[in-house]
Amino acid sequence: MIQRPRGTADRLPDMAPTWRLVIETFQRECELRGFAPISTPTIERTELFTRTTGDATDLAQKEMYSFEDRGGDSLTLRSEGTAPVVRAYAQNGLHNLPQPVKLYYITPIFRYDRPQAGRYREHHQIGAEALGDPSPAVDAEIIDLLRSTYEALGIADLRLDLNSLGDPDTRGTYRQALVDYFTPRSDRLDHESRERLATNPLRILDSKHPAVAELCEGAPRSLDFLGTPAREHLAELLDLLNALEIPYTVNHRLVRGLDYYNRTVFEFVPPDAGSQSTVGGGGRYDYLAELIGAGHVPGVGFGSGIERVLLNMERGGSTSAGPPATDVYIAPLADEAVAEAMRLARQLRLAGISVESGFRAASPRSQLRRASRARVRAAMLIGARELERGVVALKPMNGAAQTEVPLAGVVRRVRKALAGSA
RNA sequence: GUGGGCGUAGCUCAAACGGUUAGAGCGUCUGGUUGUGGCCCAGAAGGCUGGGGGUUCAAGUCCCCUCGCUCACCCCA
Repeated sequence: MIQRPRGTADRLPDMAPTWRLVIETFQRECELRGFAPISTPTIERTELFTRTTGDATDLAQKEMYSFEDRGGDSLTLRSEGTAPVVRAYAQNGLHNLPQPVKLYYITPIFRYDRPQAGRYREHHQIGAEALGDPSPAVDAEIIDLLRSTYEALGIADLRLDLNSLGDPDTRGTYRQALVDYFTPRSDRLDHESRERLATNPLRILDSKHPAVAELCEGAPRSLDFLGTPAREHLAELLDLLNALEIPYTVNHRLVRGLDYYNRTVFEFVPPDAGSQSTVGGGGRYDYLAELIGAGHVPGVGFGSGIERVLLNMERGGSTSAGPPATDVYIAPLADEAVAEAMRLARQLRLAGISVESGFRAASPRSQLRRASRARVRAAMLIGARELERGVVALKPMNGAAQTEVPLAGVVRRVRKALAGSA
């Protein structure tokens, strides 16, 4: 049998309530802050991702779903949330709106990787970006938005890690300082880290290899290399977080996997950090727009994996349950009643009453069993006897007495019965 | 990309040493004499034992390959 592609998932109806809770909670938090929804294409030109995420990153090197379309263009399934939003901002002239432009999205993300707990080839992210304003207050707003969303979902125990990577003009010296530190000690680096020494020395810092991790404790810290503007930016941000009473930890080893970040980077991680620990993270990317040929557009944002949010909600036992009940199950008892049943269903639905159709004639016993299983609030039975007399049998499922209802007054009587059974 | 564990019904699991027709619970459908649900009882449907190859008189069981799931590395959300 043909099966779903590796690393993808079917989302069945029983998880819809929790999924919906996450999305609606996020939407509410966004709209409380004037963030507006945006959606961008599932496919983008491959260069959008390669030029922004960085050549040396794993994402660009081996995790993209890229293909050539029939016209010969190289396209890539969205591998990351931020670059497409920045592209859309530039392409649609959103710099003409009041700045910052505050946007949010809920979208699938595709990365070719080996599936694992909390890791999929298609996963979903909630994300937000604020474009066009370099103020540290915008960083704080973004962090507050994500933190508030988690809190509203009952996962307030995440740790906020924070760091500053400085600006491009100081990145080079910091990078060199790391090279100078690690090169004489490269015998203590693992194979991966040794390769990174040449390609992307910053990434050595978040290695989980025990010996490397120990070595990193003594490594130069990016905070010590910040230029004055970046240092002031960070100081203001920390003041704001303190004023908002948002606890944080400065983590000198936090660097993030995407190259476009500058200054602020942050991550939310669970207390008992497993391997797929990061629930959400982001940072500032003031130079990303220029990488795709747009003008200078400062920006800050985050992405958070919905599947990982769900994992953490389960951890705290805060997933909700119960599919919503339909109002009425309408049950034909004879073949001749099927048409009338469907006609009545339509009439009730026009009045805003939800109705599940029984479709096939069956015995009252079977029909009522199905009505029970469907967890409806009332069953409506139509058999030969009812057809003949122009009535239907209305039976509330809470044990109240069954009544006979003339077709003419069906909507009113059903409403009344539902009100009584609520 | 690397390494470990695991694949039997829709789900959770059985099936000594390889040995008749692969079972159970839950779920689904139907029935329990007149047209009435939940509990209970009965019956039915549902399996190429993930797929392919091999060993054997005989394979769910042993071997190889492959696909998938899973855990860790890696990476990230």
